[in-house]
Amino acid sequence: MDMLTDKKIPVIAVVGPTASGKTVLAVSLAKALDGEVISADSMQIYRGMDIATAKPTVDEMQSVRHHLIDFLPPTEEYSVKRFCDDAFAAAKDIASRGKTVIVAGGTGLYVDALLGRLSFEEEPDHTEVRAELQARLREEGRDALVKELLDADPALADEIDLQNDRRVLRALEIWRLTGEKPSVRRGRAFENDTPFDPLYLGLFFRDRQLLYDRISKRVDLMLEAGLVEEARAFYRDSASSTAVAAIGYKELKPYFDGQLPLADAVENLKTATRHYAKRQLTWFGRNDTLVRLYADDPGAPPLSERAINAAREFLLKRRLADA
RNA sequence: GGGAGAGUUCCCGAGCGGCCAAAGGGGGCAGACUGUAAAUCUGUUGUCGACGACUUCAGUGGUUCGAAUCCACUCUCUCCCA
Repeated sequence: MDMLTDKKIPVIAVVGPTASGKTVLAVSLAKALDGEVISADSMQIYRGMDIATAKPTVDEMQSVRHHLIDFLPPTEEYSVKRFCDDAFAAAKDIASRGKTVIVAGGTGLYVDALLGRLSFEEEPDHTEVRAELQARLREEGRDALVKELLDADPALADEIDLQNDRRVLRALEIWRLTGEKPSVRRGRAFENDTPFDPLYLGLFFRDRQLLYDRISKRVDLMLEAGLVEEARAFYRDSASSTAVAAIGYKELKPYFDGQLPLADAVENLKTATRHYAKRQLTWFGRNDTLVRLYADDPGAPPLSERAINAAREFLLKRRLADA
């Protein structure tokens, strides 16, 4: 990367659990800092999946330019690697026009991979090998794959969760695809020097229940907005393995199949969303460079004010350092 | 009014004399996370001064060395006949 010699691009990253108010905050920041938003969300990328993924409103999209939303049909697969490429291009474009880059989204892996934690080397297309391995997993069970994997690369036993089908599968996939030991290849993935200089702003809640209440309320609003119809339409067409994972459709499926009353399906949807939020909390919580902004700090100035101040200070420092 | 059955830990649900603080699932809580990540996986979940002790299986009282498990009565619920 020839960017190494250049100045790093400052990035304001807005992260946090689902329903915490990232979208609104990102728009406020963009307005205040003359910025544009890159969405780091593995589901908002898909066209037609609007209500379930809580995309920014038309107003929000019009007042501030958003990138990486609504640009793929649900039939298409997506991945961290693709996100990093797409987001990198968008960020360069934004910065080249003198605007502030704001990355906002709940897909922790995407955000972190983009802003510096991971790098991705070229590798052959995995679709065939993956399908083959998935079939073997079904037929022979995980133990067979684990054995093959450890025969090829014993060092991996300490590195990946051998109880996790996907991790085992992917490691074996790397081995088959590249002929290189997964442990060796993994080791290089952190030797990454990104062209970004991020300020992480994390949305948190002192009272977990408050977040959960917001989730419940938001799901109710989604229902009012026509989530059931959107889900029906989603199932009328085929979708990629990445798009079908979206929370909001699969929980309604048993209702469509006549196996569950709608009210129960909705409860399951809320529960799934809470679980997701908890995983995000865990993910972002371990980032020790992150500035925690509590949405429910009594007596504190409005969230947007605190965020804007922190971002301004950060950007000013970078400018002074560069000058 | 008569008959059949059921009440188990936050919820569902197994247990049917000792190996039961009680399977399993859900939920809660905590955690992991290297090309599927809104996915996937792990741990934990009665109380305590915790390699032991204490209180739990609707209630009360029994039988027994010993009960969530057996008996009696009481309460609640479901179903069937009236």
